Amino acid sequence: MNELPNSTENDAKDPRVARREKMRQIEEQGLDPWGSRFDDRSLVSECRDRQTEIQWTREDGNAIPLPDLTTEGFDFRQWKSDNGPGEQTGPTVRVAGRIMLSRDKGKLIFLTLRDWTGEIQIFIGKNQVGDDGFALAKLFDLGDLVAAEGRLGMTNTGELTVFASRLYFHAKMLEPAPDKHAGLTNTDLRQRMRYADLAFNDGVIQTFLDRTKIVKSIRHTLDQDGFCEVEGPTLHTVAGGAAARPFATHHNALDMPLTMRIALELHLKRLMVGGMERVYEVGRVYRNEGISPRHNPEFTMLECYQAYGDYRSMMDLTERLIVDAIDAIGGGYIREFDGNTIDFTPPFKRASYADLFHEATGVNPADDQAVLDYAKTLHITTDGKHPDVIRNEIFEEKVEDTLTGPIFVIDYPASICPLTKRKQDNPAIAERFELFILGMELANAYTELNDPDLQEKLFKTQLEGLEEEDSMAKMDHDFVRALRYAMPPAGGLGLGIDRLVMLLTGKKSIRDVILFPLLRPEGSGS
RNA sequence: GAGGGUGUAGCUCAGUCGGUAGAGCAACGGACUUUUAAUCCGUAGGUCCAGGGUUCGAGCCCCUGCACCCUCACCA
Repeated sequence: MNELPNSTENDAKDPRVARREKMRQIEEQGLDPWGSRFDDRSLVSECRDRQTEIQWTREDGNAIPLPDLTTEGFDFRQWKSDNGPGEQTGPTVRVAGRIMLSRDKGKLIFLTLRDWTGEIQIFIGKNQVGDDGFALAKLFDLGDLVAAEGRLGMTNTGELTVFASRLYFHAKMLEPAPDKHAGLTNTDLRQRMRYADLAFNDGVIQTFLDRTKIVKSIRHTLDQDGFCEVEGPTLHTVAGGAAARPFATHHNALDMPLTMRIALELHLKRLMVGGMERVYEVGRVYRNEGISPRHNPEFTMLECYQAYGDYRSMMDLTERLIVDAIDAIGGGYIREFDGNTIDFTPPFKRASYADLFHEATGVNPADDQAVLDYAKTLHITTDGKHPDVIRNEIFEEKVEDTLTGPIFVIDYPASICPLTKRKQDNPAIAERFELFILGMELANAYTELNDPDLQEKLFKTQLEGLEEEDSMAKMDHDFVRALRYAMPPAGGLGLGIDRLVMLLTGKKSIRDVILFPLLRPEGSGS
């Protein structure tokens, strides 16, 4: 009977094969399918800014502005005949980008072209670009990088359009395009192939550009305040400054075990001893802990230290950092996150740890026995634990999740804060705050402990009920020696950049604000 | 680490009671010079995540493994 489809026929219908075949045909036309330098380029955003320059120039030489073509029921063709023969005149632009959509009408093709500032329509008419240009346009596929030169104008339906007079080819996409409407929704593929996620999914690139703006704004705010940015080491011999398990690594030539840093704190404080009175670092830290929508093994922290300040100075600074960051990306101080409304209008609320504890539990946090009894009702194991540890477990369970915020929780039990200065009139309380938003701990700051003898003692005293690796109090002899060279009284702040970006961009997963989150290797299943 | 969910065409997803594998988009051929996820006619495209089992027969049921997602734990 009929011939079964042979393999070459099947190949011709494989999108990958078809794309390579078109690449070959582009070469046959004497063009390089991998493009070259493209000068005097207009960004899409610049084209949008220039649409006011489009006019209707009549044959008598008079130019009149275009009406609002988007008005419902407006007939542009009728308007043209009413206003006398003429033509649209607009600036000539050269736009380059990726083909997102294509509407082929035979001798007329509409492209939707995207660059990193937005999308714009390209009108390609056979008579306008010539036979060669049109033959090239017929070899375009979704996802290809192309460029067009032409006049900016409006179509009959009022869409801003580049009416191409010349086409360029910049790079062939050899892989099949994702669904042109849904994009790439498979979360695994989106993270694994972030390039495709950025290129084809709406808003992804904007989120990461916003992230950049937020980080820039934070640097700007601190720089304006006289802080100086530094870079501490990421390879530590002792991973201190936070309660977390580190990654272990090894230096071959020195045959020396090393750990990746879990915090920036101890080196920045060394710099304050040295006289760098306001320092900060925006840097990656690495914690060998579980992975969740709010946890990635490597994440970005801001830590900054201000000599002669205290935790109250840090509260004001924190507020300013966040408010400035919001201003940088726009959208106002009232923001939505996962169905919740957060009001970032300063000043943020402030409440003491003890008051919040009492409010939520009805228990006086200073009454150790009452706290112990209450812990038992929550089935928290209490054996061998320091009362402050128990208190804090209750706080985490009963209070933290309820903190919509933004709210500064201030004045923590001292024994869970081994790097913090105690209140002068009450050594059981540490001068520390944490900023909570929707139950998330966004920032952590304190009046820095600068008493070397007390610091050494706190390093030595492991909290009962805590494994050493769970404790912030890991002995760092050199750090204690540094304090003996005298560190000024100071305020210090740590702020989780990824979580701030999540809150400000409305992303529920930290993996949506980290370009390349940690993944298992591809194909590890087979 | 524990529990739950998902895995089917390049992409997004259906698939009934266990009985020959489906759609839209993308691709390929054709029509169309102001379209808007263009439309219309036609064609092709499958290791149903992997391995094992039950069955006359498995995309579907059972077991094991892998990956991702969600919740919890650890943590920020």
